Amino acid sequence: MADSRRVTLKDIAKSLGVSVNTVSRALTGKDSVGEETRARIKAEAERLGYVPNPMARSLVLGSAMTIGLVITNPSNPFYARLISAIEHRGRAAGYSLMLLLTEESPDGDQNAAQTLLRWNVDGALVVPAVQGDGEHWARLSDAGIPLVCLNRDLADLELDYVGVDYERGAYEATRHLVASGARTVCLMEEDLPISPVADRIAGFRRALADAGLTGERVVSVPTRRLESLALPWEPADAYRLAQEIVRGDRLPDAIMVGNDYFALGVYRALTEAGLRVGEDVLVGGFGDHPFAAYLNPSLTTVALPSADIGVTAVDLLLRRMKGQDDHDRDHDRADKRRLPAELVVRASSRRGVT
Amino acid sequence: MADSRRVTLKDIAKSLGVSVNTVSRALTGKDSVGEETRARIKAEAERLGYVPNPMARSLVLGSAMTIGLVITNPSNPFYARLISAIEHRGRAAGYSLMLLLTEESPDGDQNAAQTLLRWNVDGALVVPAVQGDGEHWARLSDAGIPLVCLNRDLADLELDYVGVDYERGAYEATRHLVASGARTVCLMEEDLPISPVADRIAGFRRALADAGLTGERVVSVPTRRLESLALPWEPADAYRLAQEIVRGDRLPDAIMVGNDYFALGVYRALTEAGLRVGEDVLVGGFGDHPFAAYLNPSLTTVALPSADIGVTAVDLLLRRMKGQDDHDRDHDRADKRRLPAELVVRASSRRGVT
DNA sequence: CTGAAAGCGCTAACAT
DNA sequence: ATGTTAGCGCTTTCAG
Repeated sequence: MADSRRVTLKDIAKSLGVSVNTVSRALTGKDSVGEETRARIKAEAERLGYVPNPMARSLVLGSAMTIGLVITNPSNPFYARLISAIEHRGRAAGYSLMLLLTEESPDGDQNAAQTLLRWNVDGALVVPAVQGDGEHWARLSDAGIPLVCLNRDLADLELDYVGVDYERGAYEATRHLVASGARTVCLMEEDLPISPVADRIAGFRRALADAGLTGERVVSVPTRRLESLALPWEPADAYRLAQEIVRGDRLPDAIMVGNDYFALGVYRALTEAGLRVGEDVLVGGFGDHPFAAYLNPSLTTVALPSADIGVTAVDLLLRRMKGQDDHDRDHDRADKRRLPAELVVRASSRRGVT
Repeated sequence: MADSRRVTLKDIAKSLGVSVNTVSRALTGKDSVGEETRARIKAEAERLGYVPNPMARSLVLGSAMTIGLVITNPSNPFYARLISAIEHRGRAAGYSLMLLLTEESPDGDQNAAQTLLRWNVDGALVVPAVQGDGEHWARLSDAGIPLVCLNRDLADLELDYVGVDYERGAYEATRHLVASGARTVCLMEEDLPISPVADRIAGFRRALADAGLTGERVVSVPTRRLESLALPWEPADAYRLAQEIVRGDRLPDAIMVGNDYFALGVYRALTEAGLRVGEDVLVGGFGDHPFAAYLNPSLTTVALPSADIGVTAVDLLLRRMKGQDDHDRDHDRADKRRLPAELVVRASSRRGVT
């Protein structure tokens, strides 16, 4: 209802008997316009309820003041917080956010890249999907759209990256478990070829090596992320695998998991077997999800700087976007940053430390 | 690097010696164009790597094939899943998603409405922020942008709504607790004037009334959502309040909470007081968050149909958007739908039922 | 300081 | 079946 045609510059111009572009200049704050005229124009714009049309604007300016955000799946609290931080920071800088979800599918990934290109976004933040080589991201970047990878690094692609220092996080968590008395430590990681998993495994191994411990064990949890988005974070498989570990012949002193959700499965498997978490078997997680502190016993875990990552990534992207115009000092190498994660020690690993 | 100017219709036209318009028709699948010409044009478009410019397109067509999604905070797993479902369904229908986060602030809410208006989105799905009367949403709707409210109903605004039948969910959960032997039941709800909370309280009261029980108790958990987005879902306050309940003189037989996170706080308070969850005090939650099934004891809770809500809301919105053009049968009343929630009975409420 | 004209990329009339 | 013209709403020359 109501005449839903939007108010345009022309309407204001006509109503005031001035030219369209005087109105434009008045409203965009250009100087070359009389004080009094400007006041009249602003008043009329207000009265008519004028809102600028970004499409038209972007068509001529070439920039839509939009950044793309490509995420695999927001149900991971880590990504959810990332989204918050990014949206907030982006909006503060005047940018709107176009959200694309890939659900870990290579098609989704490709589509997202395509969509971002169509919309000619000013820049994009992307968590690359697991499959494929991410070459389309490189192409998008080459097409002149600044890109920053989030959380997952595409190491051989010379793309900016902001993520977590998972290697160090895993190293310290593992060292802590060892310091708490664990001699045999098992790591459960999702079976996904992405840098965070690889980095955590590396950190885990380094810690054990440093401690002179052999017989490390890495257990792969089959990922279900590729199947369904309904159940993206199921502790079920971790539970099953933990049961196998418990039933096996060499019960580890400690179990480290790549993800707090897995810890839930591990807790249950241990408890059902009559083992006490934090006593018989130590447990360490990753993510510091909201429930971690409230489990019984509370879960020792590595907190990820999600908000920092979001802010850092946006700022880096904005810098790249600006550097795009300044036709200088732009061709420096890819900027890869790993923000520190923080070990949060709780009851699930306290044996021996008091 | 590379000549980053985008390929346009004009480029193809020039390169082939035909008119811009023929190219447009060939590419958009209009019939009036020779088979052979079309083939040549398509090939050339492919070769040049042409991607259409939605800005230009939308400027003339009036539609940007974009829908807005306004959410208060994606860190709530319920909203995260909603986002997934909506993005998926929207993309399937060819729409891009513009994401706006309001963080429960009235300014954010207002800004979001403004931004959606500027972008002239084809429609919007919104979780209205708690404060304010939501009148700007009504205005946006009147301005000709179809709107569907998500999860929170603005009852007096004649806006479409898709949410959960919280009343019934709370009713059944409470009835279940009573059937499990609880005579005194306490409800902990977030202190927020939104329809889901009001509905759950109503359902809770009805169940107790039906059972002829008096002495119901509703405890308000002060919300922290308005303060910080860093800690949107803290069980801390629920924990504190549960402690007070435990220390009080009349320990309830059962505690019902409006949100699984609160249950975490309740679990801890009870456990620390030496009370057994599911034996001494029954506990029921809302949301069926991924951890619910893995708590010890596993949490009885009400599962919310998040994916259904997303799909239903998008479909409803698409219908409204279509009805927008057909200048008929559009002025029917607001469509308000409450999808059924499902009680999931687990160990935290099993006493007496075997 | 202001207006007139041109054009961003695309599509929808009207020609032909 | 194709080309020409016009225009979406806005900004940027270039005149006056």
